[in-house]
Amino acid sequence: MSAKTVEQRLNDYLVTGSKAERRIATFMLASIAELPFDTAASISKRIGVSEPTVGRFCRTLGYQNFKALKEDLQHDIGGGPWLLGDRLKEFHDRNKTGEDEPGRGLELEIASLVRIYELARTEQWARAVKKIARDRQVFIAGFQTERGLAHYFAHQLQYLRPNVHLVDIAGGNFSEALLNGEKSTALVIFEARRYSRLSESLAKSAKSRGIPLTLITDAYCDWGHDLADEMFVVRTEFDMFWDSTAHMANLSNLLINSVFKELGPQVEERLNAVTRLHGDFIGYVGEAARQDTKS
Amino acid sequence: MSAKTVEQRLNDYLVTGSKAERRIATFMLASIAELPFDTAASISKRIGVSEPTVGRFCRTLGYQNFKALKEDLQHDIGGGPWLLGDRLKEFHDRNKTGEDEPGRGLELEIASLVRIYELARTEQWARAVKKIARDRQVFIAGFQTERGLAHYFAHQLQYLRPNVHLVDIAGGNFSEALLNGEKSTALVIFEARRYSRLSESLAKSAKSRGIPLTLITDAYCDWGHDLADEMFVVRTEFDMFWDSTAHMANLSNLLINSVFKELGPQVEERLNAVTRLHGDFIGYVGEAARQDTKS
DNA sequence: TGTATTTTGTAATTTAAATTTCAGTTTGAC
DNA sequence: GTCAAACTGAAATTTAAATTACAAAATACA
Repeated sequence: MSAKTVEQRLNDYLVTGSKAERRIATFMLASIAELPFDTAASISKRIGVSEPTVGRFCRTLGYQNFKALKEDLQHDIGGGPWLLGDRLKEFHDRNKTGEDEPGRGLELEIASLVRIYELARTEQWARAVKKIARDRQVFIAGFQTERGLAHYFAHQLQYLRPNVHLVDIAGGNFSEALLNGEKSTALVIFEARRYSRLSESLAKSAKSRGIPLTLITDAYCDWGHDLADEMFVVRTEFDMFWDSTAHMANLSNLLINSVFKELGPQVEERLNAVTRLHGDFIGYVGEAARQDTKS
Repeated sequence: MSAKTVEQRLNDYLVTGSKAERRIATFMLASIAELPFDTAASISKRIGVSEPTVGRFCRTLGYQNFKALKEDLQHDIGGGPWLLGDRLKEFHDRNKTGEDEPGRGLELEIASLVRIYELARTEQWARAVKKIARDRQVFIAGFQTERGLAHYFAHQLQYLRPNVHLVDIAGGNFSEALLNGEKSTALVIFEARRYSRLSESLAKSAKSRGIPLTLITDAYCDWGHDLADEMFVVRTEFDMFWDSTAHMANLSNLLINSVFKELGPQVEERLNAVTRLHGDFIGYVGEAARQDTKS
């Protein structure tokens, strides 16, 4: 259904449409950013056409109604697909034509990525990066499904700095792991709704010990604000049969990248040392484990 | 009416509010850019509170209802771009003007996602899904950095079907793990350049035993084509200081979703059983670990 | 100009969203 | 532990939004 963006469709009707259609199209284009706050009724009143006409116009554009138009607007990346251009559009089309459709998901994932990159510019991001880069000890935690993500993050961080620990529940009481007497300790937790309670209790015991917490979670975590110093909320709903925490991995890597930048060139030495060490035991394919440092 | 912005008001209730209020506030803050497209009802459903509670909360904040809150949002978001298309554009532009520079990476990541969704429609994807869903035994492997990803994938797959094993190198020779006499065995490997040699040798020994291999890797894997039955290549270069394999997690979840669809509704029973089991041991937060099955 | 076609608005209907009432539950003070 | 106050959800009601049916107006064009 949707080869074109809302904007493009509207443009088509600026010329070819009937009088009322042109009026509606003009108005919508002029205030496209406010459309989500409007209704078919509010628009019709403002520009002096009847409400059904607005509805009909939306249908002419290919939407079921004004609400459907708004939804499309929500995921519309606009004139944006600069570098992916036709590939994305083509994909978008093919799947909106309705055959099978794992396509709404893609739009949602893109929106989530944008959000993550926005987070990376916040003040709290900078704060978290500084801690993760500089604090003497860093503990990483994640339970159930998120354990893999914690492991992934920890492993990469270990290339950049020493004293990175993956928190383990094995002992039954992980808080002891944190009770290491160090003043300068940071804790990072990967957490998602509906999974375990462990995260919350770990967070509590961290707070009681004065250990600052960076929490990576979803939009359903209602205890995070009390306990976390920084809280990064990623999207988890991508039109899949259950929530996906995969974007925590995307955030992770962006975070790792920021930590790298924070540490600066001095980190290279460690990077090489760790790479060599792994190589001794496991057998690398030969090249360095990293690319040339561009940043 | 607006001494404070919506955001500020919400922040006030993150800590002081009641449980439902905190939940609502958390959610609204996390998805403030999508709020205009929501209704009180849609929000209440997603976060598991009743519709009237959302309405009441808006009133507590000083608005007549959710709609009034949205209107205020329209005003105090004011300057900044909030439509997805505009936000993307902002990144693109800022990146061009060159001030600070995390912007190119976003475009690359989006392109990579598009590619992954394209992969999901290929014939080899369907083949891999069928095997992962139906074969008697499934082994998942990943070493070094990719071990976390393998763990992540395996853990989720375990919700959907039995006999999922994370391949462990601990014994020194994992091929024994695969030597289980089963005819119907599948192997999935997460692999990235420059890390370990283990993947290749595991793949070889799988091939010699006639075990089909699904390989998730980067563009630099030169042995995959010979040894893998299906090979999914994800992008790893996102303008970061080293390659990121995070998109393997995105692919993972799409794969899991496909497996779910392949298995059909019959899988629900297992899903609930596993969820309950985890709950018994660890203590879930109460709700089911999954959403309603839409697909 | 007259007629067929398209476009549009009015009023009634249907559908969706928000609100009220009230009863059950939780929370916190004692 | 007990009780009052505050909080929350289910069901019913009200209100707002969108759609339909149909008639009036505008337009195209012979």
